[in-house]
Order: sequence, then C-alpha cells, then structure tokens
Amino acid sequence: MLQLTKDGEYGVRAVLHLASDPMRFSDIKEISAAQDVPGNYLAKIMQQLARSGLVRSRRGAKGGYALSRPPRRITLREVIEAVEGPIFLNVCLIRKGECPRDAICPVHDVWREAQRRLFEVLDSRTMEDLAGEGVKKAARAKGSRA
Amino acid sequence: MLQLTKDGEYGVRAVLHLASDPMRFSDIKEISAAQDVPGNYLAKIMQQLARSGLVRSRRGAKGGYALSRPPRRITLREVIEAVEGPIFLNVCLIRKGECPRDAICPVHDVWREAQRRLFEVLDSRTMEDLAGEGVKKAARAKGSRA
DNA sequence: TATAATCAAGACTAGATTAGTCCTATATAC
DNA sequence: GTATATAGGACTAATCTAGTCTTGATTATA
Repeated sequence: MLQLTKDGEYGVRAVLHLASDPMRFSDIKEISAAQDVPGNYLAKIMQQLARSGLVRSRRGAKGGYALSRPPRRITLREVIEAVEGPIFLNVCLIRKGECPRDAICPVHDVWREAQRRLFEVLDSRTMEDLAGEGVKKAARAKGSRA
Repeated sequence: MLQLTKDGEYGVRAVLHLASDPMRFSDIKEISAAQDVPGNYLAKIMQQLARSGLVRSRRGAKGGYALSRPPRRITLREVIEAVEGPIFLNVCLIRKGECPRDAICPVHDVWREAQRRLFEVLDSRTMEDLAGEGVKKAARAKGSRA
C-alpha cells in the first residue's frame, strides 16, 4: 500500500527513545510506556532491532536495550529497514531482471528515481538529528500549552 | 509495506497502452494481451479508472476504453492514486491531527518532506513522456536483439 | 543460591489486504 | 436479434498486519 507499517513506526520511536540517553539500558516497559507502543508487540520489534545489530540487549534484572552505535551514526533508513526489511517502492526494483519488462518499461526509471530521492531523505536524517528535533518540539509544545 | 501494489502497476500499464493511441477505444482483451495483465483482474482496474474520470468507457460491440484527456495532461501520480487511492507514506500524513503525537514527533516532518519529494517525481511525469520513453526503449531493445 | 526481573523465541489470532476468478445484468454496433 | 463489451458484485486462497500469550534462558541482587 505504499505506506510504512506500525513495525517501522514503532521501531523508529523505540530507537529515538534509546537515542535520548544512548548509554543507558531501557527496558520494554519503559519504552512501551514512554512511546505509546503495546509492550508485547514492542518486544518483537526490539528483538528484530537487536538481531539487526542496531541495538544491543541485556537479559535479566536491570536488563534492557541500548544503542550499539552513537545516535549520530544511525540513519532513519537503517532503522526502518532493520524492522521492515529492505525498501523497494516497486517490485521491479528488487533486482535487475526481477521484472521481465524492464527493457521496455518506461516507468521503471521513474521508480528508480523516486526511490533514490526517498533514500536521500531517509539517509540524511540521523537519530541524533531527530532526537534533537524531538526535544525542541516538546519544549515548544509545552510552551504553547502554558 | 511501502510498495506499489499490482493494482497500481497494472493501472499504469493500461493507461500507457491507451496513451499510445489516445483516441482509439481499446478493449480489455487487447490491453490484457499487450500489457501482460490478467483479463478479469484488469476489468476491475479499468472500472476504477473509468469511475475516477481518467478514462472513459463504451459498452457493447466495438466498445472499450479511451483516455478522457490528452496523455500530456495525465500524470503518473494521478493514475496511481486513481486505482490505489491517495498516497500517504505514513498514516500521520493523512490529515493534521491524525497522529496525536504530531506536536512532539520529530519524524513527522521527515515523512512530509519524503512524500513531497516522491510527489515531485510522480507529478512531473506525464503519460505522454512515458509513452514516448516506451517507444524509444522498445526500439533500443529490438535493436540490441538484432 | 533462590528469586525476581528481563529478554528470546515462537505459537497463535482476528481482521484486512492482495491478487485474483467468475457470474449476471446492461448497453451497443451491426 | 445477436454477438460483443463493459458494470457491478460475489467469492476465494494466500499473505500481511497488528497484535497477544506462553515457555524458556539469562542475569542482578538479597
């Protein structure tokens, strides 16, 4: 449907939560409450993030999750692809020859260009950038409420 | 899944087929054979395109479909949205206030920007452009086969 | 070392979407 | 009147979405 799923959305929220205090281990309960994500569902997503290597986990009491790299070195695209798998705006982009019509299809090049531009945006935003933006936005939101 | 469905893909193929001879009425059988789309499935998609107004239909013998506007005035985005519905890369973009976290979410703006850039690409390609590209590509493919 | 906390892995589910197929009714050219 | 087409809708199998729940392994700490 050309739309990000909840997996991607929740994954980004979780990583942003970790990015706000990168060295601390946060557990599912904390992330779930702070980021408004169902706990049992978040658990699956965190496992995926851990398997991808973006996040490391620690079991047992005082366990939880922390980033494996500084937030500055994690892009939005990496997080999304870690939980959703690689992005292909059209199946014809999965690999050369995936679509037998490639040689004659005039739309293929447009999708390639569209995907390139999407990646430009998603690659250019790091978790550090976004976490900083989040702090600013939260402050503004609080200010306007006062 | 952040991916175009077959509906969109087939819809574009069909409209491009009509664009190659915009005034002629082509029937399902012709489009289906030429564009490699299952006939019964294509029928549903053509009805959707007709309802959207992009294409007009004529029933009965010698009936079929033709474009309602010159190919130069139909964009790729229009065709895709006619069959798939409006594009929203993330649910938070559907409308202001759709996501209760908008005021504090730092990712919202990134999705808005990403969608804007995607639209730039999809809005800039008309069916005339693409049909022309298709003719060129077909000629090249034929040449390289010879 | 017993216990409580916490992640890991996977089974399970209801509902929606995807990618079709098929049938009946209606309209039109000849 | 008949053959040809679209219109509309019912139907389906397979997959995806967005969860929930259970069991098992690991770890800090009293």
